[in-house]
Amino acid sequence: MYEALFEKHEHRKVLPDLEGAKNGVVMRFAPNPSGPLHIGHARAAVLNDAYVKQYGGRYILRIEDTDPKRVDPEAYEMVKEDIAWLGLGITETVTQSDRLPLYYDLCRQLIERGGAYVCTCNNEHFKELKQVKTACPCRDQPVEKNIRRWEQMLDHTFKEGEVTVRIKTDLTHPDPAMRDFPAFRILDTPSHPKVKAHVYPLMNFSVVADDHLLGVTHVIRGKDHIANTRRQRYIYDHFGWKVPVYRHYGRMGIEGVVLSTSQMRLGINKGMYTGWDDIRLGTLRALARRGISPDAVRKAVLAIGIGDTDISFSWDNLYAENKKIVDPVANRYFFVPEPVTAQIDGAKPHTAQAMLHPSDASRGTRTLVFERTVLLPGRELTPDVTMVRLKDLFNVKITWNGSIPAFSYAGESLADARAAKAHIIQWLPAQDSVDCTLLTQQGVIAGACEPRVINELGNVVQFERIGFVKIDSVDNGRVTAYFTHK
RNA sequence: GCUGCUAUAGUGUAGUCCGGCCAAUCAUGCGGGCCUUUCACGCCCGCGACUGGGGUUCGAAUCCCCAUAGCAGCACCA
Repeated sequence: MYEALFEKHEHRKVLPDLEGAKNGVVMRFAPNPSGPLHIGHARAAVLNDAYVKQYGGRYILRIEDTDPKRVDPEAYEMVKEDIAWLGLGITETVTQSDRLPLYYDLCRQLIERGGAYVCTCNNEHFKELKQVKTACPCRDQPVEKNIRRWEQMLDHTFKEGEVTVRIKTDLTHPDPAMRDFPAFRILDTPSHPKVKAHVYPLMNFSVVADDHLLGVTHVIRGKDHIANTRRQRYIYDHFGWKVPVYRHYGRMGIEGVVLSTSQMRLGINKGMYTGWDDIRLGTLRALARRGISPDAVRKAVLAIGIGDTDISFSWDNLYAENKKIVDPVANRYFFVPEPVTAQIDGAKPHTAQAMLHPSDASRGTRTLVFERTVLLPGRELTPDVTMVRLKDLFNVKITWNGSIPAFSYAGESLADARAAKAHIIQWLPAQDSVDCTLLTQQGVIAGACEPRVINELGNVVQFERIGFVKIDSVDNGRVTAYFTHK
């Protein structure tokens, strides 16, 4: 009784149930190896992964490389790296270019069953016939002739563009997209980087063949595949195979970035981007480089779920997830952007102890030794600022002579600084700092940071009052960091 | 043009199947406050939505119809 009441208002954090999944599932992630994975891929990859983990079962990585025009040989490796980064529970991997004989065999079977025919009609002509729901002459030719033509495809008697295997569907189907769609083609060029072939299955055929052969029970993919799902049903029906359960989620746009692999590649080639991990791109490796945790990506994507509404992915939501992960672990350091040198009059040498993490004293402190001269953030020293507190050090009075500031010691009292509403700002000892370049999506910020940051190579840290950053590289004592988020 | 899918706050999401408990959930964002030697974290308060119009009904975010908008497909891509 009470449970029922609670249930009502307790919003569920889990994905909706999948039909027929009680006894486990077999699912797949099926990227095309044309480049590294991006956020869009992560949605499919993580959603399927989450269901496999929820119900138990197998999770197949299937590399769909049946179009040599869209294969980047380097992508095979990149995809695997990206999947490892995401932490998917892949249980087995298949590559479609290894499986061409399987598809050929099934195609022959389908022709024998009368479910497909080998069409030599001109493509434009076929299109016209399709629009007016009319069969082309090849459609009704005897099975023997189709088999002969199929063999001629395989032995390369036919050349590229001369012939195509079509699935018999329903020519009167109201949706022209359903009518006798193609299943195999010949491609003479380019050659496939992994296999010698000239007859290639089209996606709708190889997908059905593999989903069936691999025992896939549930498919979650974008709604751009809705039409394909319907087309694929014809193939299942011809073979008498059991159809998996499908879910199609809506289209996802991402503010501010291009997700098209071909466009990213173009930009890289033009020199607009530094590479696939350019921090302005939406690839997983770009996110990784910026200090986004795979778990944050996973949570953000799961929060979106499998709704079929078109959505726009917001960075804010991803950053919020990432911050929850990163804030408790990131050590704090001072980074002074666009530093100006300030000599503090009247101050004796001090040694500042700043906490590595404000809510975890056990991590200890960093030591910053003040002698006489410090580096301060230039942009914050405007003539209306007459007092600041150097964090963990002391107060500083600023006297302006026109636009020239003079700095003098103004006591240790934190209460004074509070009373004066002075900002508590980060600083660095002039004699003990390292150059640090901070790269943001908006541009480059030159500055300096604590020498100890060098030891954080590869980690996400927080530059106090700036935001979280990933320490990307250290070169000759110079630090390069990437801005993650506030 | 043809076919189909969708429509809840700035963003994401719950609720829609089985109409009343929804003057609509949660997160994020934004505004304000508290805490704090960071403009981080944490805590508190607030802002903000059922695309429009008809209909059915005692009662509609939920069912029906129309409109509008967005998206997808109609490839020898996936």
